[in-house]
Amino acid sequence: MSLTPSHRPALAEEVTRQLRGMIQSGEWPLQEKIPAEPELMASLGVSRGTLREAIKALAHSGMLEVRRGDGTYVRATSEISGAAQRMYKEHTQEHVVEVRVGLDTQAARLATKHATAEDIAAMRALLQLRHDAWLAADYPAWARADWDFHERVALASGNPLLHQLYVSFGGVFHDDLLRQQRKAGFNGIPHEGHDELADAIEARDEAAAVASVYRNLDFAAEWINK
Amino acid sequence: MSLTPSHRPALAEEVTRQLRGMIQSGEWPLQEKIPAEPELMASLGVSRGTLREAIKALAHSGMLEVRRGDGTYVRATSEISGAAQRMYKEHTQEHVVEVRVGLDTQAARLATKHATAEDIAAMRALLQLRHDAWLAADYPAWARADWDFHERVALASGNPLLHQLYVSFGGVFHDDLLRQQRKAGFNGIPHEGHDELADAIEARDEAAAVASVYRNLDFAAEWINK
DNA sequence: TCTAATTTGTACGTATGTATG
DNA sequence: TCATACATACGTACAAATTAG
Repeated sequence: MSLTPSHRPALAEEVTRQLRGMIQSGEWPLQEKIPAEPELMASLGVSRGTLREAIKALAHSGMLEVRRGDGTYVRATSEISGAAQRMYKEHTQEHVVEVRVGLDTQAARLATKHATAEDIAAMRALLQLRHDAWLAADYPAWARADWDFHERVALASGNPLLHQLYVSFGGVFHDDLLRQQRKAGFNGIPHEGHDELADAIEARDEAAAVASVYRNLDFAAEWINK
Repeated sequence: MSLTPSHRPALAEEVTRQLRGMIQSGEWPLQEKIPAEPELMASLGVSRGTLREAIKALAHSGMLEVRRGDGTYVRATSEISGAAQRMYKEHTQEHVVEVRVGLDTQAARLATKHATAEDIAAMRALLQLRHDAWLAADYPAWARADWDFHERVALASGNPLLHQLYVSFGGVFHDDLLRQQRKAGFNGIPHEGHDELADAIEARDEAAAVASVYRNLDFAAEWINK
């Protein structure tokens, strides 16, 4: 076992890279079926076993879903979302939200230090979208705008790792918001809470930003087990 | 394409689950070589293609490293730690610590609510270990006790996901603590700060616990870029 | 250089699930 | 309802490349 592996890239790994490129470049759009195995074998010039290993790797990471007897579909454009979805399944909603509170709080704190005027304008626009969607009873749009707002706060934190985590978790939290909305009596997290947070970030008030996050998510937590 | 997949679990996926179990249970220790393909084919009762697909999936997620002509080695005990190691390489220490502040804060908050007398006794014992190791100039033991303390707080939070994240990040943070210790003038994070946190948890004082975390990590952050 | 162990890549056959007419 | 086509799932067998000693 040498210390300098220098192992030339395995063929299956190279094929994985090519498939990932097809997805990320948009050549294979989301939710679409990719070409069948025989066709890919010919176009990539590899055997079936090699191709299947590459597909399995991407399927395990959540980018592809293989439906036996049907075909293989593009389910995500990034690999981290697979691990995020599995974590989400293996833990209770309550525990996942508790972790999110920690990240939300830190994103809010950092945003009070690093947010630009452009960041704040984008937040306000998303909150307006969120408000309009709720009034129009367009719940998918409401959930999307809600999450886009939180993701925008993470971006404004100036911490790319934090932002990457939010992007990765986006799918599961978006679905979760929709599920909560369907519960009887749920009237949406008050828009005042989100406005408070945007105000606090604009005012560079760290304590107010943190307090706002705690209030908003404590409200959300009440609905988890109902 | 139906909206309810309802596909029964694929065999390769089941094998992936079993391999993951071998690693997480510690049956295959970290950095060790796992049995060769023919042996696994016999013990798991599957063909080589199926086995290789499962191995490729775990290798792609970072838990296994396959070395051609040598063997396959365990590189991480969970998929999160594989992602964690990749994240650690791709981001600055400052940004990683900022994320850790968010998790530490939440762990401390939850610990004030859920910590048992046993938890608190364990924390005190680890702090004593940490103190003694520093006085004895045993820096590896000091770094281990320091991290064990934080991991114990996460365990006391009663949130298994949060604790899992700490275990996954353990390796990289432990190395990081040692690296900081070697810098000239570093005198260790004052033990008073950790005692404060333990006191706050025992007193169920959420605000004091959060404030203590902020003070401790602001101190640590000062040394990152030196 | 040689040998043994290991993973790698390929080819083919059969079974099984899914969609569609 | 049934039959057909298509796609993936799984297994076996063999040759090649790589590494450790």
